Formats: sequence, structure tokens, C-alpha cells
Amino acid sequence: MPKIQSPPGMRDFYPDDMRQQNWLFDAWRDVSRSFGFVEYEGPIFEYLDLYKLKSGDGIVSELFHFQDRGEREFAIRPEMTPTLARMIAARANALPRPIKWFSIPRMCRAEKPQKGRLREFFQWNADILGLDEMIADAEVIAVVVAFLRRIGLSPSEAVVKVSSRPLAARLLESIGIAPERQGGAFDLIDRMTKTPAAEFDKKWNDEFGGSAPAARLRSVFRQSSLADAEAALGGIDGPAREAFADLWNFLKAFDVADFCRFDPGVVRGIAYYTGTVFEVHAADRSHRALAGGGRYDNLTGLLDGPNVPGVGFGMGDAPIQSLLADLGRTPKLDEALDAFLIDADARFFPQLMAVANRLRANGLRADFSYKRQALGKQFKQASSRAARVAVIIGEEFEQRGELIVKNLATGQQQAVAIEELATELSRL
RNA sequence: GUGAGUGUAGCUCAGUUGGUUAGAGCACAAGGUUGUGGUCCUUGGGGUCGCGGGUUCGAGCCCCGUCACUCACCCCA
Repeated sequence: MPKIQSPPGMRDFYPDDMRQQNWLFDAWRDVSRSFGFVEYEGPIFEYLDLYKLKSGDGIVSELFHFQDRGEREFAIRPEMTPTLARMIAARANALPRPIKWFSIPRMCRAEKPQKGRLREFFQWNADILGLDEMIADAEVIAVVVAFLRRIGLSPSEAVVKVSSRPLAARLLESIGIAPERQGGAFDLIDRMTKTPAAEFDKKWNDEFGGSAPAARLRSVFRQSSLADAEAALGGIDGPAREAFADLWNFLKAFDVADFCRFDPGVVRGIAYYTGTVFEVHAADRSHRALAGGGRYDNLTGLLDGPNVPGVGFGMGDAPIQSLLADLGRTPKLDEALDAFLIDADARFFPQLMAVANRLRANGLRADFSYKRQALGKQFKQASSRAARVAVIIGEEFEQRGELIVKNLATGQQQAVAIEELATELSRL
């Protein structure tokens, strides 16, 4: 039989990997719930049309899609937003507001794998729907920052770059780029940090140099605070500016502003987002975006649903794990047993089983060797299984109903009556 | 789809100008140890040297092809 490996861009999760994954998911869940979000889930694949509707026919080559026997066309979900839109649209009028939902879907994209980007991955999604106010935008960012703090990242390691589509449009307009030309301008700006400066300047000047030379664009779009950008422009005003100031005040009120920077270069596509946009990056730019999100005016519009505004983000598991590994910040995790049971002699094995049954019934994690062998060997196993204590069943048990409980971290041991074993272990 | 780099044990790697039976550390297993683990010692299992072809008396090493992985480009919802 030929050797078959895992498909390209897909991962096996051995127990060590699974612990890391669960640790990450626990952080995502705990943080989501601490902000009052509730969890939802959808199907692993949807009708292909759902994705065509949102992203156009060009999306199909990026999807894993197939037909069932009824020749219906499906695609494994490449993102969660269309599913969310479908679910919200179906019950839009029945759901109490605000809708604060999160999910950790597994998804697939038919891409060529590279660093921090796989064909199968998990992506934390959190959205606030049914509320068109800046406090929601700020709270969504606050959730992201709470997560960054939770996994031990500081503002010197991860930053949230925040902008606003209407504000960035206003900035472009103020340097002389008319609204109908801004789509092309944003396409270029989106790639500004990846493109060598000279090459970018040439492309920009070829297309927009007549209105605003590249140097002028840089003076406005390479700012880390709105005040600096305004100074470069000589002041701007209007609703976009007020809304953004509002957002910033809420970010301060949520106590997350230290992680946030104004960066009008954050564009994130042009069709989808309509208001606030943000991305999370490693401060040293060693990775692709760790997360991205923003406000969309009408999530359910393309499904003929009622108008529901929303704001949310997605964060993939791969870039985060990759960053933590590079920083040496991967947590040390084990699945420790509460007790490893040891028989002093093979004749005590039936009693050992009885003790194991008793501990397990009490919700404790207990295990033992399948082989009857020397005490030393059994202790070795107890250590390698990271058990908190070893419990010896021997002569004392036969004579007085006592077990020897040895704390494997301190080396101390004591006799404990069988009746008190479970409570004693819970206490230790 | 395009380009570059890398393929030797489960992992990290060594392997001389091409030369006998391809090695080490870690990990795994057994023993040293019939009432005490972590650190020690001994032994063992594990390899189609990614795969196929070529050159050669002889290829892990050289050549061609191919596949896989990694990184980057395209794209990024």
C-alpha cells in the first residue's frame, strides 16, 4: 500500500497539538463570554450560491466544492459571515437586540499553503448585530485586545491598527482624489506596506500623481494618530471625523487604547466594509494579519433579509500559534492525572481496580499500569504520566484498609484510609 | 497558477574527493531494581537515504525527471 500523508495544508492534531489548540479555544471562549457573547455554530458546508452571492463567481476557484447525488452544488465554508448572515436573516425579527454572537468554525480554502495560512483552519468570529453605534465597534475591538492580554501579549508585541472607511475616503478627498477614483486608490494603498517604496511611488504617481503626488499621500497615510494626520492636512471635519473621535473615546473607556493605533492604510477590501475597519498585526510585522474586522451596514441585504447592521472580526488559529511559537510564548501544558495507582504485589491488583473505580466515580482522573511489575517501574509510569500523587495498594491496605499516598512533586507520603482517599485527593 | 529553497530513523541532524554492513542525540521499548519515581547504566526495535531513471566497477553523495514540504508572489472573503 502506498504511503499516504495528510492532504496539503491540513494538519494532524496529536495530543500535544490538541492541548495547544484547546488552550487557544478556551481563551477565545472565555474572553467572548466575559463580554456577554453567546456561541453559535452552522453547517460545515453551504450551498455554493451563498458564497457566489457575496463574493462573485470568481470565488469558486478558491473553494472546495462538490455536487451531491441530486446535483446540488455545495462548498465547504471558507468563512463564517455568509452563514451568520443566513442565520440572522432567517430570524432577524425574532432575535432580541443587541445580538452578540461568537463562533469557532473550522473552514477550508483551496489555497496554496504558506506561513500562517493553511487550507484548513479554525477562525474565531465575534459579531455585534442590530446596533449601529460606535460603542459596538469599540467593544468588538476591546474583545480582541482582551484576548491579546489573556495570552500574554503586550502592546510592544501586537497592535490593533484602526481606521474607518468613510474617514479614509475623506482623507483621500482632501488631498484631491475624487470619490469615483478612490476604489483604485484603496487597492494600491492596501498594498503599500508590502510594496517597495520606489515601486509604490511610481505606480501611485502614474495613476494619481496628477491629483496628489505619492509624497503627499504618505504624509497623510503614514500617521499613527488622527491628530498627526489632521495636522498634515490642516484639519478635516464632518460626520466621519466625529464618528471616529467617538470610537476613540470608547476605546479609552474600554481601557484598550494602549493597543490601538490609527492607521488609514488599513483598507481590507473595498466592497464589504462600510465603517470602522481594523487589523491586528505582530508589532514586528513578522506575520500576516492576526485578525481583521470592521463594520458592515447591511449584513443580510444580499439575502433579501431585513436590514441588520453589524460589526465583527475573524481571527485565525494558525497565525496566532505561529506568533506565540516565534516569541517562545507557547504555554507548557499537560494532562495530569490526579492519581496513579500502584500495587505492591500482583495479588493486590483486584483491590487496586476497586480503588480506581471508586476514584473515577468521584470524578478524579486515575489510571494504573496494565502490567504487574516492580514498584519502581510503576513509579516511573506515574511520573511520566504527570500524576499528582502515586497511591500504593499493599500490606497496609490488606491489614488496616490504608493506602500510601505519595505526593510526586514533594516526595512526601502518608497513610490514608480508603474512605477518605477521594476527599484527600481533592484537597491535595 | 508562478518562482526559489529543502528532502537521510517518530523529531533535530551528521555522513570526508563517489568506496565494505548508513550513524549520533532526543523519543520509544526491555532490563539493572520482589515497597518508592524524576537524574544514572546496559540492551533493543525502528531506514526503500522522498520516488523513478541515468552516469559509474561502485551512488546517500554526480546528472535528468518527478513528487512532497517550506518560503515568497498572485489572491486574501
